[in-house]
Amino acid sequence: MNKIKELYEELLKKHGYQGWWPINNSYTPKDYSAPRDEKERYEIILGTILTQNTTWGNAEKALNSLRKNHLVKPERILSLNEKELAKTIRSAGYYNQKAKYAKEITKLYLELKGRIPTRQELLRVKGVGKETADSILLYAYKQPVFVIDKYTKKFLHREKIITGNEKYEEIQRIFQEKLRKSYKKFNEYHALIVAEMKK
DNA sequence: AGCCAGGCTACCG
DNA sequence: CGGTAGCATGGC
Repeated sequence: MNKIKELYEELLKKHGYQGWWPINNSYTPKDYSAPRDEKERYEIILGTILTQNTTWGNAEKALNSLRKNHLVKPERILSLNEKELAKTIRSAGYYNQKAKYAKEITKLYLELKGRIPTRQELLRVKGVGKETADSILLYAYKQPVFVIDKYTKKFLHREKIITGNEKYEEIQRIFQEKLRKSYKKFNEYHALIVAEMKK
């Protein structure tokens, strides 16, 4: 028996399809086409920075503020002065750090010229740790990488699958070995865990 | 009034 | 290597 698969079915039955990643304030359950273009891809990347240790609601306000000022474009983010950028994303919290981080990841994004980044390249960017790197790979580039966050650890601990001392990659391996390597599945599963643990 | 959110860096022992 | 202070807004 595969407990990981069973739990997925259980969560899906309980919460339904979640429709991550939200684009333009809307979730699209059972539709994994986002990002449809580079504009949406870049919006997701900014979103992964903005939502660090913050509720999506707060990150979304910051994203709306960027959108209102027509700043969801790499060139605009880079040319904007850091203080102004920080002010614009204020509601996401940690706005000074996140303004720096947004510029850093934007530089890499432009250097890529459309190419998919490696995990190592992402991790070299200041402000991008393991979870953010994997979120970018999964949600912005549709790569079959399982994202491990606080909720995931709590969830696995609750289900007695981990003790709590396992390291990030160790936990990641549990999912990646027991599930078909599918970005849609990894996308949905992670979103379902968040839905389950949020309350 | 506190606690916690879809973390990461820097620095400590 | 592991552990922790600092970063900050907003909802409950």
